[in-house]
Amino acid sequence: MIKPPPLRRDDAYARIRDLVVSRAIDPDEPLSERSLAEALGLGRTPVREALRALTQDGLLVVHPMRGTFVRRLSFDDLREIHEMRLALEGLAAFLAATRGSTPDLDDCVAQLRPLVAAETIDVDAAQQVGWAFHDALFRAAENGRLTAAYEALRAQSGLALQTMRRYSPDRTRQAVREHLDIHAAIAARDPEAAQQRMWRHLASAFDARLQALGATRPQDTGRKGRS
Amino acid sequence: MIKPPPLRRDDAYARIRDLVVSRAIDPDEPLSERSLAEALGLGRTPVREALRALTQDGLLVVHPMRGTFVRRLSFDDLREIHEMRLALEGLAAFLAATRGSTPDLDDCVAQLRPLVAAETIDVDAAQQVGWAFHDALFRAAENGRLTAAYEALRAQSGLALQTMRRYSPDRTRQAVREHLDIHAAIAARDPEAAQQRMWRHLASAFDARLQALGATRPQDTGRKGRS
DNA sequence: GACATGCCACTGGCATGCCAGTTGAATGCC
DNA sequence: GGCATTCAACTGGCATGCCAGTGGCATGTC
Repeated sequence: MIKPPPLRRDDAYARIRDLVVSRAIDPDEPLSERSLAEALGLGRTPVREALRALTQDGLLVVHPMRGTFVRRLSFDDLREIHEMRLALEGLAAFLAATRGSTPDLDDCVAQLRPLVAAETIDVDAAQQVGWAFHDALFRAAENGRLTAAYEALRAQSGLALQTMRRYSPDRTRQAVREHLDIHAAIAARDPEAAQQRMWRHLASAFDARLQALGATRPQDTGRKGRS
Repeated sequence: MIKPPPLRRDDAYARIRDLVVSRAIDPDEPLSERSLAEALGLGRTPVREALRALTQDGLLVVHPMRGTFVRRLSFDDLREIHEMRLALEGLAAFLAATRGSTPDLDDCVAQLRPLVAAETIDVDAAQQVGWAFHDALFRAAENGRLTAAYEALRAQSGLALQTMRRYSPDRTRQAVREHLDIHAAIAARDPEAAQQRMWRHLASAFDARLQALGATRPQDTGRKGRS
């Protein structure tokens, strides 16, 4: 077997992506091919291709003849992303349930159970395992396109401020319970139930986020015009 | 308002995409940047970017250091695509049902009804209106990301031979009935029913295709290795 | 001081030249 | 004749130079 040489393009992609999702870049200043190239020690070509890919991934927007900027998510974008998560994670739960549980999923459950039983829940740990659960779910669904779409979506929602927000202990406890319920349906090989529980889980998570947004909510989370 | 100048990149993208989906290109010969550039009367850069975008869209695969080829779909690819359609079209039906029917959808229904009533069904017309129905559905769902994902999927499934296959009159009639059922659920604003009917519709369409594939079915529809 | 004007530094779009790696065919050796 | 070897014609990866369009700032005018 031969090994493909590392591509500068991929390097650029990963590094710029990190810059973007870590909010190290002001959405108001353009990501210039030239300055990025210089900063990363590369030529313009790989940087340019990375920027294109990130644009296609929905992380950047280009204003023709002005520059490329990190995308600002409008409230409508948040709605769209939430709806897409329903589709993708719902299907993942459904498919996983048709195939039954996996060691990965069982692991997550084994970590979740003591958390919900504890008197005061460890919010950070629960959140971490929560992500692991979702990832394991997609692995269990055995659909590469589905997983790829999910990851692209995750990257996008990383642009929204409140994603980083920590849950309240109450909400956390509820989320853990919801995860356990979903897993039960998967282990029981009940696809419809798994999907429905996932939808409910996502809906309550979305509600919690909107509430956390609170007074910050309304319109000007982003620009109004169509891209 | 200013108008953005036409980009050669987009031109190249559209033209190469047409070449690919129209099967004008042998999957065994590489799409060379240089020869395409010459054929299209462009430089390598826009062609290169178009090829990258098509790769990201899943229409092409690159074999490192060997070339870029039109993707061959394995049976597993077909399964993945079918499952994704469940997710996306199911959600579209669900969302459309939360918002109620639209003039577009009503139009389609008005065209479908006489078809199913006729003694001998016009297969081509039914198929045409069928596509229009699905498109109208996504418009009614009002989710740009969802629509984009659907269109990308559609383009991919265009690579599969049997997609072009015409349905039998029986299957056609059934498909039309299924469309009408879905619309009824949407008009009645019953999202769950709309989604479920869509799933059933897609499942039977998939089955019909597999059957049409018949003896051709099994393994070597594509290459085995991971990309 | 306020406003119009023109220039300049910036943006991305694109062509092109060079390089490294792969492949297959022609060639030379046994 | 069969096999190993070399070489030439491809592939994409990347750097870079030039161009057209934009926007903001500095300057000149009233």
